[in-house]
Amino acid sequence: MFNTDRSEASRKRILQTALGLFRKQGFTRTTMRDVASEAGVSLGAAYYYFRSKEDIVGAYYEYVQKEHRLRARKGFRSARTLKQRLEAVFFSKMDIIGRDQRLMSALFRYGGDPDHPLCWFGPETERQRDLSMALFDEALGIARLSDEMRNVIPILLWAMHMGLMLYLLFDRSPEQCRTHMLTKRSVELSLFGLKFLRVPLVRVPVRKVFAALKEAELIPPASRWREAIAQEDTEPTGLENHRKGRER
Amino acid sequence: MFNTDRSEASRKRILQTALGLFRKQGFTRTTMRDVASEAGVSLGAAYYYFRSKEDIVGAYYEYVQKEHRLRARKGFRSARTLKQRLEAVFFSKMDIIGRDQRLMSALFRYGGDPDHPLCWFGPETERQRDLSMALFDEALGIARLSDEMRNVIPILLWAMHMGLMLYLLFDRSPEQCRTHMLTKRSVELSLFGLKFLRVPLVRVPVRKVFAALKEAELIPPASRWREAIAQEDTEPTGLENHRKGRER
DNA sequence: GTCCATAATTGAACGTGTTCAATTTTTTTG
DNA sequence: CAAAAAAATTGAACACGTTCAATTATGGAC
Repeated sequence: MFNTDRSEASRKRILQTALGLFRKQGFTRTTMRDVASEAGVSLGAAYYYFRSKEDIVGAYYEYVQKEHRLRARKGFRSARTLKQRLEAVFFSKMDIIGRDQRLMSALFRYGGDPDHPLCWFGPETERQRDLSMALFDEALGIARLSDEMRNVIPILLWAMHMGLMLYLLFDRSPEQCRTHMLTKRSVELSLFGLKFLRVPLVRVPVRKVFAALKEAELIPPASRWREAIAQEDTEPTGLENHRKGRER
Repeated sequence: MFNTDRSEASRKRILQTALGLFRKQGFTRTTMRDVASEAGVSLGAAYYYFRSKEDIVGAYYEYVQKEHRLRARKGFRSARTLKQRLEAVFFSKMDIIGRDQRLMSALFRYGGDPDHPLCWFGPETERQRDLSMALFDEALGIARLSDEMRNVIPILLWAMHMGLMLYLLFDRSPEQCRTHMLTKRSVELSLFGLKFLRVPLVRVPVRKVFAALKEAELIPPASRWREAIAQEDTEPTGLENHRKGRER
């Protein structure tokens, strides 16, 4: 299955056609029949390559994640300061999804439904989350932080980036300049916060917050996301979510 | 329209039947045909009273909001400390929605879609948000706060409560004890935070955060939510979102 | 080349949310 | 009360996501 080049070409063609239509006229207004006919295949063919309409958006997000890793690391290489590293990781993401608000909002649709495969916090998206969190860990680079902080702050940065994506979704300003501004401020405040952590008086409540987050199991183990990205860096994978699983 | 008692009874019956089914078998698995037949009306009748399937969940959330106002205020009356007031406003909400995870997840579905009527941050849900924020302002009661803080902290508490609701959505622990614990911690930390605000060293970064939030227009004007709840307290309203509007 | 297994493709059919013209019931008017 | 207007109700029809049994193409074995 998915052996031949022709097959791979079909999949790509359907994917690109779909993403183009989603971008142009939105996720809801685009029908699978539209996608199939514009891609020059039958309706059934689209469902041969993608489990569902949303699965196409899932494939898009996989691309986003991979692209983010590439661009952020490129930024890391030329960055000389922590600020530049943080800017690299935040702005590269915004650059990738900047013009795809309608696509992202399709992704955010079923986020709150624990039973849905594309759920933000569900098991099926765990790997994507891990890879993303690991990238924020890389952004911190060689910053001097205690182990305790080191295992939590990447999660907080990741959460912040989720918030910024949500903000972007609603940002109708030209060139998403509002989101750009808020991202800039967020980086500044993050740096300030990191310095602030050194003040003994501040560490007390911060530890309490961390403890509460851990008690709530909101902080995944660092080992997990470190392994995830290590694995991703060795084997290229690429075609994971293909096989058709029947459940729900 | 919606003049008679019979009409009102039909609406109630359809609503209650639907909510019962949603709770029992989930939002997706319940069809409008199920709802109509179990309520003893035709499919079309259901759509006479509710614009859409989700609109039923919207009606549920209206009830939640009203009930929250009632219960929180009842709690405020017997509360002697700020801590008790905060506990009242947080726990009363959790009590109301505690057993309705599946209903809430339906509500969270289209939250991230700016074009959707039930969008969390869309214009059509603005009033609900305002009423909710105003309730968190009431919870602060006579706490000694500068005007600046007074206009922002209710929003932060509201945001925190949104986060707790999201956490609840995924909480599969018995009696939602995890959410209960996290809520308790959140109240404790909020109180700590409020005291912490008095430390001059702390006010500096807090002001910066507030400034960034305001710049991003994430802080709605206090006048608006104060007016919203004042209006709600004088006229009982009750039947606002009935008429069928055609757009999208 | 022929044959076979498997990949790829098709389109009809189904379930469900939603719409709407038509019909029945209720309320208002004279 | 009768007639007209408004409200309430109906179910057929439509659109779209999805499934699936059937069909066609492809690539390898001989």
